Amino acid sequence: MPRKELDKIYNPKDFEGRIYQNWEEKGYFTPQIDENKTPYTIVIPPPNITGQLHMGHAVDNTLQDILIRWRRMQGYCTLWLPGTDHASIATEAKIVEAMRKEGVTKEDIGRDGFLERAWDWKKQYGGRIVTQLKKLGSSCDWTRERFTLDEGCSKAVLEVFNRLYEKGLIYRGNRMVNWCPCCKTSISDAEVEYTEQQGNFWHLLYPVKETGEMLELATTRPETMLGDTAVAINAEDPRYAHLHGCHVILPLLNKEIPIVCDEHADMTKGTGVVKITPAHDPNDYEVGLRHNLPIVRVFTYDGHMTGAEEKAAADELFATGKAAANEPEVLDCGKYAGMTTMEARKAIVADLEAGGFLKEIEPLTHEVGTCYRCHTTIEPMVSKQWFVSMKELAQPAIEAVRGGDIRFIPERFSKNYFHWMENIRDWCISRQLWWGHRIPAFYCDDCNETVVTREANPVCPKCGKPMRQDPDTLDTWFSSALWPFSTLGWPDETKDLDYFYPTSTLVTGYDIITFWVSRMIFSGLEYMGKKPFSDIFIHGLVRDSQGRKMSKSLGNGIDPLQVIDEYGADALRFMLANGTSPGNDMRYGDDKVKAARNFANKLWNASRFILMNLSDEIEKPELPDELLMEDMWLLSKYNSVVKTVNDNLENYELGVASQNVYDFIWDVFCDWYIEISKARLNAGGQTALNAQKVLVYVMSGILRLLHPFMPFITEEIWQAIPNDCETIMLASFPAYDEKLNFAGEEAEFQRIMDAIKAVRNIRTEKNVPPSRKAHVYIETSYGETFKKGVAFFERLCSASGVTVEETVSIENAAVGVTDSAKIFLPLGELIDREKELARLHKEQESCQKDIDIISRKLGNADFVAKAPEKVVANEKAKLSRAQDRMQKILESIAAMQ
RNA sequence: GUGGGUGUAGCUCAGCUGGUUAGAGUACCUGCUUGACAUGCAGGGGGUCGAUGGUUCAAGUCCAUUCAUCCACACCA
Repeated sequence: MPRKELDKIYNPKDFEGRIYQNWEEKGYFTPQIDENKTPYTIVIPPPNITGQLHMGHAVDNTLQDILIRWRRMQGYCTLWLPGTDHASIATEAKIVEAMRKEGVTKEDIGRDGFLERAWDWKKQYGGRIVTQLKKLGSSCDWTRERFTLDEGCSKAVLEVFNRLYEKGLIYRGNRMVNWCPCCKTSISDAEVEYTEQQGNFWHLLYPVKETGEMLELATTRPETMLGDTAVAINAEDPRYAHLHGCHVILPLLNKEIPIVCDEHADMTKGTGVVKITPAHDPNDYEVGLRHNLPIVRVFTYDGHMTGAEEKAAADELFATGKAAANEPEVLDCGKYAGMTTMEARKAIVADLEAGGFLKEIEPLTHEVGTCYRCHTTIEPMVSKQWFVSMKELAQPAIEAVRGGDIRFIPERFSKNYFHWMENIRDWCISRQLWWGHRIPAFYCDDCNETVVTREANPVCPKCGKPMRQDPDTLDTWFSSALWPFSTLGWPDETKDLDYFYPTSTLVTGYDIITFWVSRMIFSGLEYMGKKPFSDIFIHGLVRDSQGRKMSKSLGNGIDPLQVIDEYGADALRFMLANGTSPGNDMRYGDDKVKAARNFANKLWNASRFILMNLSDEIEKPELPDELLMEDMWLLSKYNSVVKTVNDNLENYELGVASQNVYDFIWDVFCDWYIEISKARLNAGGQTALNAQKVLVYVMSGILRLLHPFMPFITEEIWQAIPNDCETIMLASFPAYDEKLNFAGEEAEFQRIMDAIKAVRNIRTEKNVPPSRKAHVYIETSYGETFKKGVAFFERLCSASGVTVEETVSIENAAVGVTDSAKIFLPLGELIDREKELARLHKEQESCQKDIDIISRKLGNADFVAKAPEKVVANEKAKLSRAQDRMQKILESIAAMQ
């Protein structure tokens, strides 16, 4: 098979695109279902079709790809199922914005026209993020790509809605919801973000009808006062005991409203008096229910004060008996009608002041709920919406995590999860949007009948008339919650579903646990009867180099595509995986990518070196029959790194695993083995051939170890060196092999390394340039070991020759001491007897310190008695080595005097 | 208010269930154009592991207290 040549310069742009295309064309990403294999499945957290690849996607998908590639190479039948999310609210907002620029509104073009535009938009931009994911190297099975609004997913949504409704777990009713006046839709509790804002406490005075006194109370939202239907005090409050059963006259409206006693009024806060606006405050709503207070709405759904028109519409409902439970009345706000809530606030405060009802204004900062999409302040509103009853669904979902059937990595995130699930409130799932799954509920305008059905055009079961479908759509997360099984074919019983479900690992950021993870868990358990995944691997955020969140408003976002363009996808991926720990945030730094690129370059050049010295006889990676000490040292080291890497990947310690590979490649393989192999390669013959075989064998292993992290460069090199598989993607991932365990040779070679380092030390200290060679005399009882390493000294520390003896006596030489040898470096005029002695004394001192520390430990009876044998034995071995060294130091000193 | 994270070399961060004299990258200093690589090689300086106390033969690692910083959830009339 003709091998590829490697360019002199590592230039990822030359091959990353080509390699990806080839992988995809060959179908390597698509698993062949095999009952004899174990499946390993990841479903992608579907990116929004509105999205562009950002660093958050880059980490998320890099981590998934590492896991998938590793498992695929291990022989699992792996499926990484990709897809995108329709992102109802975000997409609709973008399209509305684009239309606004053309001067068109939703109402102008109607529902069908709007949806047509939306699908066009999806067609145009929906594929963008997919292309970008490919640049990253994501080995997704694109033949199974899904979309949350495609036919299959829609079928799943329809099925789930019907089942829950039939079970009584979905209901419709007037409830307090979070209303976004900008998006003009309700949103769920999870979608509210709290931000700190400057505001005021307006201290108002309400006159008491019975006593004529003024009751002081404070509010942050004076414009809601028109909707007040009571004032609450605490029953225990002595200040107001005389007011039980009394009334206040609501200023401006001159309306009599009761004073009620309720636990919500906190005696310790402010004056202990609270105004109650059931239609526009969640707490007040509860108070209202407890005391059966009227609910009076004063805001329109687009952020204005209500007027005669709105009032008439509401009155009509009551008049025709169509008002549901808790249907709010509507106030005609008169002179305030039509104002925005902010305008009304100003006008109302002015009028209150004029009437003597305003006592004071106290500035304060407080947390205000905002919409997580558009950051508009949320207006709590009583509104008729669809809800999922959560308590019953949450219970098994809590159990699954508590019992360990599903686990969070790191484990601490389960606490967030429990907290959320245990305090969960019903989920508001209807959205006043058009882009999304339309709610399969139908109403009969004639007889007020409601039907939830799988049919598209039902007729009223009561009067046989055609029905009107609910205009609302479902929360985006409703379909995301079904993602792990809707994408595999559910509700149909498909082979994929049977084989790949439950999925193995979910990889996602901690910011999305409540939105998505928790909902997938209860959904999987409820509809599939099986958990959606076993492991939840949580990662942190990528921040900028100063530790700030990357955001559009700050303009500090780093575009992953630009990074890929400059340094290559491998460098970006490695940077994102290396030096991170699960669940923790990380900082992006250009220097980090550069370091990763340099590492790729190192590997590139090591491969070029091997190729330059490769004979045609070597057809595939295979060890020679005869191994030398240094070969065994390398293989033994390699074998242990294989084990650590696998262990760390198993534990989701991807950062540590990548570091393991990095260290081995750079330090062990390149800096030591390749250097020492040069002598043999130059010598030619059998020994050179054997060295080549070891180089190729270990290189082949290294590439496979690194492939999950750096898929492109490893494939490019794989195609250039002798290999045993048409693609590295499908080659076997290295596994620990007892036969490669050479502890003895590892220790032997370590002695030589120590000696070489000692020589290098002396030479640097004396500023001897490499061009000035010196003979190295080694006094050691490990003669055999050192004789095998003679050539290494010449290559690695500028030795002109090496003499190995049991005893050496050289005048005028620098002396270095290791555990196993004394090294003499006769450097003629550079040697100053006094300085040499001083250096030896310094070594003696530090060696003595070691001995003292260890002796103290071993002299401690408790230590010897209580510490594990292994630890004690280790200390003893250390002591004996230090003592050997000390003896050699003392001998050397004596010899000099 | 409740829960959680982080605090280790100038900077960015590793350090798993406690067990060598605490590591890496980067920055810094010194010296190297020996044909894989200057995106490199060799050598070096630099940390009382936020503070205090405790458990233990042994603490960066476990416990308590405390300081700093960040986050989540809740509340704020």
